[in-house]
Amino acid sequence: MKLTEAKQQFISSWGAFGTHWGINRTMAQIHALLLISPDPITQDDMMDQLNISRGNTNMNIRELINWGLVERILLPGERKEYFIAEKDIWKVVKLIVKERKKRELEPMLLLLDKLEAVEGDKRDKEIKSFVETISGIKKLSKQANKTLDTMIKAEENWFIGSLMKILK
Amino acid sequence: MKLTEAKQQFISSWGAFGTHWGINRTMAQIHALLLISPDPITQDDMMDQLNISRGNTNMNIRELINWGLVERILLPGERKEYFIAEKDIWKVVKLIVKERKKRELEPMLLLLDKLEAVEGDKRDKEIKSFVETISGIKKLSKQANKTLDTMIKAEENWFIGSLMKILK
DNA sequence: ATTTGATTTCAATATATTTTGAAAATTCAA
DNA sequence: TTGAATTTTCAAAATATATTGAAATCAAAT
Repeated sequence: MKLTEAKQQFISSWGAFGTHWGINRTMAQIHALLLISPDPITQDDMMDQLNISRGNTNMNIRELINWGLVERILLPGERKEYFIAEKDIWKVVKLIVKERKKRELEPMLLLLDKLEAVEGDKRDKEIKSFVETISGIKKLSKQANKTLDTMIKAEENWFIGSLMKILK
Repeated sequence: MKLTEAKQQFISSWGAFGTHWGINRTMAQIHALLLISPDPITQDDMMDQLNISRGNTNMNIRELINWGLVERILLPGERKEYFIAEKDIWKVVKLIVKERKKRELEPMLLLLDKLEAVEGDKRDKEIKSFVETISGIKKLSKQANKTLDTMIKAEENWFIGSLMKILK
C-alpha cells in the first residue's frame, strides 16, 4: 500500500473509531492527521487535506486543545498558527481517559449517591430491587474510578504492568 | 427522594450515559428500566413507562438481546413475551466490553497491521512518522486487547484484583 | 381454517448533530 | 491609527440518527 492511501485509510478509520469514543468524526480526523504529520501544520493544511470548512476546522482544533491532545505552536517570523499533537500514544490514552472520567464517570457517581438514599421501606420489593441495582453500579463505578486514577498517574504503559501481575 | 422520581432520574441518566458508550438512548433506557424491575416486564410495560412507540421498543429489545444483556422469558399460560435483564453489573460490563472489543478494537487491529506495512523508504521523514505512529498505536492496542480478554474471563470483579496488585 | 392477540418490519417523519461560510473580531506590522 | 492577514463565531443548511405507526407477519386458541 502506498503512503497516500495508507494515510487516507488511517484518517478515515481513526475518524470512525473516534465516533465510538465520544469524539466527533472531524475532531478525530484532525487528530489523526496531526499524529502522522512529522512537522507542525496550519489550519489551512488541515482544510486542504481533509476537505473541511474553516469554521469546522477551527472549532475542532480548539476542542482538541481543550482535551490537551493538541498544542498551538508559534513559529518565529510566521503570522500563522501551527499545531502539533502529542505523539506518545500512552499519554494520548491517559488524556482521553482523564477527560471522559471527569465528564461522565464522576457526575454519574454523584448521582448514584443521591439515588441510593431513596426514601421508603427497604423491604418493599420495588425499593429493594432499585437500591440493589444502584448499589451494585456504585460499587463497581467507585472501583473503576480508582483504577483509572492509578492508570492516569502511571508513568509508563499500565497495561503491561497490570497484565503481567494478573498472569503472575 | 421518592422512588418514582429516583427511577425517572436513573432511567434518564443511564440513557444519557449510554449514548457516550456506543449504546443509543432508548436502548439504554430500556436497559435501565429492566435493571430496576424486580419482575419480568412486557413490551407494553416499557412503552407505557418510557413513552416510546412499539416499533422503537421492539427494535431496541432485540438489540439488547443481541448484546446478551436481556433475555426473553415465556411465562406459562401467558401469550405475551416477558423480558428480564442480567442484574450482575460485573457481568453486564463484561458483556459490553466483549461486544465493543469485537466491533471496534479487533477490526482496528487488522487495519493497523496492513497500514504498518506501507511501501517506501523507511528513512523518509513522512514514512518514518507514519510508521512510528501506527506501530505505537498497534502495540498499545494489542496489549489492551489482551488485557480485556483477561478481564472478560475473570470470574469476579477484576478491578479489585488488578488494583490490589498494582498497589502491592 | 379462521379469528384474535402479539410481534416485526420499514418507509416516512422527526430529532439531533455536524458542517458550512460569511461576517465579526482579533492581531500584527507598517 | 490604519489595513491586511488570520482567527473566531454562529445562524442557517446539510447530514446523520432515532422514532413513529400502520401494515404485514406470525402464532396460539378455537
